[in-house]
Amino acid sequence: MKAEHGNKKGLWTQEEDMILIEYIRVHGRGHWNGIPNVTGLKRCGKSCRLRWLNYLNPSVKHGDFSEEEEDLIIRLHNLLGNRWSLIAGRVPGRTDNQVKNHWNTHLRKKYGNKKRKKDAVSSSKTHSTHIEEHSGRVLGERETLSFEHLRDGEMAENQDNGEKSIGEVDSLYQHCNESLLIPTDYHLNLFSPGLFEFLDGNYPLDDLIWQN
DNA sequence: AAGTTCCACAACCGCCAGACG
DNA sequence: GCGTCTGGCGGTTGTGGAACT
Repeated sequence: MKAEHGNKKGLWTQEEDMILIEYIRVHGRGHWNGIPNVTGLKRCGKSCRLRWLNYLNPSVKHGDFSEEEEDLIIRLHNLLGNRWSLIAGRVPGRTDNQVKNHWNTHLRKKYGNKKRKKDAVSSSKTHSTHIEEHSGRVLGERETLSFEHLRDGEMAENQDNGEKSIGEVDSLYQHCNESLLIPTDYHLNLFSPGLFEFLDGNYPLDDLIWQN
C-alpha cells in the first residue's frame, strides 16, 4: 500500500521499527517530521510519532487489560466522556489509542450507552465538555466564572448564556458521585481548581468532597 | 479444506491549538 | 495580525487472524 508523496502506509515492519527506535535512542523524541529525511523511512512524521507513542515506547504496557484498569476506565469515561488522552493519563502504561480501542471493542457493549455510532461521534466533544459546561453554569450563577478558567486559576467572563435548572445540577452531582464511587451523603466540589489535578493524579479525592 | 464473517487492534485522517517567524 | 509548522486528539478505517459455515 502506498500513500501519496511516496510515503508508505499500513502496518510497520520490524525493520522500520528498529530504524525508528534507533533514531529516538540517538536523537530523542520530537521533530517527528524530520525523521523520514534523517532515517530514510518512507513514513510521515505523524506516523512515526504514533508508532512510537502507541507501540514502541518502552513504557507502554502490552497485553490484556486487568479488571482494575477496566474499572478505572469505566469510571473515568462516565466522568469525562471520550477524552481518551485524559483517561489514558490515569491508566499507567496505557495509551489513549489502547484505551479507546478497548472501550470500543470490549467495554462499550457492556457499559456504554446504546446510542448509534453517529450520535456517539457527535456527542464525543459535547459529552466530554458536559461537566465543564454544567460547572460553568453553576459558577455563572454565583461568580461569572467559567470552568476552564477555574482550571487555570484565572478570572474570566462566563460566556455561557444558558441556564440550568436545579434538578439538572443535582443530577450532575449524582452522576459524578456514581462515577467516582463517592457516598451519596458527600458532595464533589466541582468548583475546586484541584478537580483536574485530581484527574491527573496529583490531588487527593478527599480534598474535593465534603459531607452534608 | 476453502470460503466467509466477525473481531481486535494498529494505523490513518481530519481537525484543532499553540509556538514561532 | 497572519501564515506556517508541529504536535496532539478523537473518530474512522484497514488488516490480519480466529471462528464459523
